[in-house]
Amino acid sequence: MGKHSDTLRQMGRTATRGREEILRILEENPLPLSPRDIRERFPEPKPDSATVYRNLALLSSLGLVRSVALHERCRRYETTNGGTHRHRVVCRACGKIESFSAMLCDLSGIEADIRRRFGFKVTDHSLEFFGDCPDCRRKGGGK
Amino acid sequence: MGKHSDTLRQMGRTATRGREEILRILEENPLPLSPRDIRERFPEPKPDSATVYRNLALLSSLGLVRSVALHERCRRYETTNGGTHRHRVVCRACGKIESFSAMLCDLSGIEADIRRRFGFKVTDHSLEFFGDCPDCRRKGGGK
DNA sequence: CGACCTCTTGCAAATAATTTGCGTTTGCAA
DNA sequence: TTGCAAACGCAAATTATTTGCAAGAGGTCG
Repeated sequence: MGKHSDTLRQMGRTATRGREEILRILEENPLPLSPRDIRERFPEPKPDSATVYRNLALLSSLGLVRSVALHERCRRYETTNGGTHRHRVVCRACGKIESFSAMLCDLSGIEADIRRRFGFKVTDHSLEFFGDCPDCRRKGGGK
Repeated sequence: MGKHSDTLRQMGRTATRGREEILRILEENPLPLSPRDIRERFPEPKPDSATVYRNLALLSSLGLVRSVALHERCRRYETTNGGTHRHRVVCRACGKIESFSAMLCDLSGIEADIRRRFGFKVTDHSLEFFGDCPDCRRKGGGK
């Protein structure tokens, strides 16, 4: 009967253990997780991974979670947490990910331009940064 | 002996048909292509897909191509074309992709902030927009 | 509370993307 | 041209993701 069950029921969906756990796990994690990561963090008994995928697809279509693309082999997911919007910095060398909230990203000008030029109504965007983290820069001899 | 062979040799790598074709194919295409798309566009005889993957990895490590993450099941690639930097708009409904060059994206402020807060030296970023294209908006009844 | 119907799940198998081992071929420098 | 390291093709192994189906859980109504 947690807040997640309520949210799900209000959206006309069945509240199940799997869905609640996914939302809880993603909320507790500052970094986006892969389906595999999510399953690993489930308390026993762990659900089948097909279930994790199906639930991620559902939660995603409800707008409760979203996928984050970090140019890896697999997708990662994070909660939308009511619209708070985050970005990442990924280290090219070691893969470390930092996450920060996007107070600064004002892309409304670009979005308006896209509307004008292509007729696309932009509803969301994805912005990730890649570079070298302090540790790798020190070791790697980079400046 | 094309310009691509030269580029590759100057970087100390063997110039092979596979690599030259990939660069040519990507240059001719305004939209980022998946490894499969790339292979399909090869003139006969088509290379094995393992070769395509290996070459994309190599070209990518040389900075001649880069991967673009559009939240799909597979990666896509584009040429870096000497630093020109592009962004996309992807339609949530039909998957149509528009590409535009990034005259407007000034993220240097954010990048400086990242440097200050996390110590990451940002070398690149990835910015994609998602929304509804004109056709889908018309059909879908959205406004 | 129990019947009942629907939506979910587990399981197994099918797809699909990507990677790897290995013997053969090719690019290219001497 | 010759020789060798770097690429390639091919086949098989991994890994990610999806799907079909029968059994099980969630929610509603009497």
